[in-house]
Amino acid sequence: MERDAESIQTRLEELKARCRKSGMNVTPQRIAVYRALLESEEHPTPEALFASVREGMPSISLATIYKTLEALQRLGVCHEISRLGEARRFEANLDDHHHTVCTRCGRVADFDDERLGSLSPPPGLDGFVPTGIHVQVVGLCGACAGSPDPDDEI
Amino acid sequence: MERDAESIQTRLEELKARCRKSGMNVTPQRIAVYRALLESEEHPTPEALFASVREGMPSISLATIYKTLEALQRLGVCHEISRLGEARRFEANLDDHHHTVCTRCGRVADFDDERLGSLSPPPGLDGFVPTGIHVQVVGLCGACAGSPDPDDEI
DNA sequence: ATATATGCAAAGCTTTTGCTGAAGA
DNA sequence: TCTTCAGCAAAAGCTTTGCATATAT
Repeated sequence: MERDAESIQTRLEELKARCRKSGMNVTPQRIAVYRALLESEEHPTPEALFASVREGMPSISLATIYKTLEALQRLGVCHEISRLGEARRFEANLDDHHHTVCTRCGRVADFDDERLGSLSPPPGLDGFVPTGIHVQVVGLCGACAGSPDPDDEI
Repeated sequence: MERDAESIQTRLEELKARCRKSGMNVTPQRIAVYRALLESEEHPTPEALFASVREGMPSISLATIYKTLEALQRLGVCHEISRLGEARRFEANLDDHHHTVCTRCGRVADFDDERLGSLSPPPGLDGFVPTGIHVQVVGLCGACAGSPDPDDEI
């Protein structure tokens, strides 16, 4: 996502700082995975990161990729893009509508909003032909917002 | 999603009609899974549907749930809510932005749009405390829009 | 030194597949 | 009857976990 070497360097320093602040080690693997993520335009999968990091570090394992991605998320320097909670979910409501997703309990609820309902695809998508728009409002559901327990972000 | 018996009945008739039109059998399992989906407010997972359908049909198998969900999607009476393509994907760009998702090849790309960028959470979410909004524009990417091959929808 | 992390292999899940008997049209 | 489907069990992913060794601080 960051093209130029300079800003990548800045991000890597940030990673190191956060590791130190959290009492986590700065390891070549963490640097390499984060760099690969920074350099990619592809929103890579764990497998793709594995392939790319392995080029410069043939000894790295897939398990380390998974553990490192978890660590990077804990450090707040990357995140997984939407899976709408943990599991696959289905619905029979095919009308245009949107979803709220609780980042703590995973509950998904429908909502409608006239502003969102009438959203049209943005222009300038570089050849992309839109067929629909889904909006996800993430946050805490009523039940979870009312109770303690600190661990969020999808 | 449909509360009253009447509209559920209508939907079930619609299912039967579509099965016949597609040369697919109308089976008790398909009826039961679709009914469970219609009656649920939970955006159920395959496992949850299995549990719920099994109450009235103890012999049903999990494999049938999966096959039936696939069939129902093919028939256009239900869909899976967003997994943003097939696989888990990560990114290091934590700035507010949104994604396009190609329903054919699964490619995910970023986009920004001032209208969407400034979206505020809708009111009236019944106690839900929003922390962010993600917009997914689904459709065909430039490459896929240019080529043949008929099988879409995420 | 001491705590933390890596790599490997094994285990755990979820999802898919092949096959045979059963059921729908 | 003839095709399609359900159920079972096995296979095939993908992800996590346990543990011994190696590394960071």
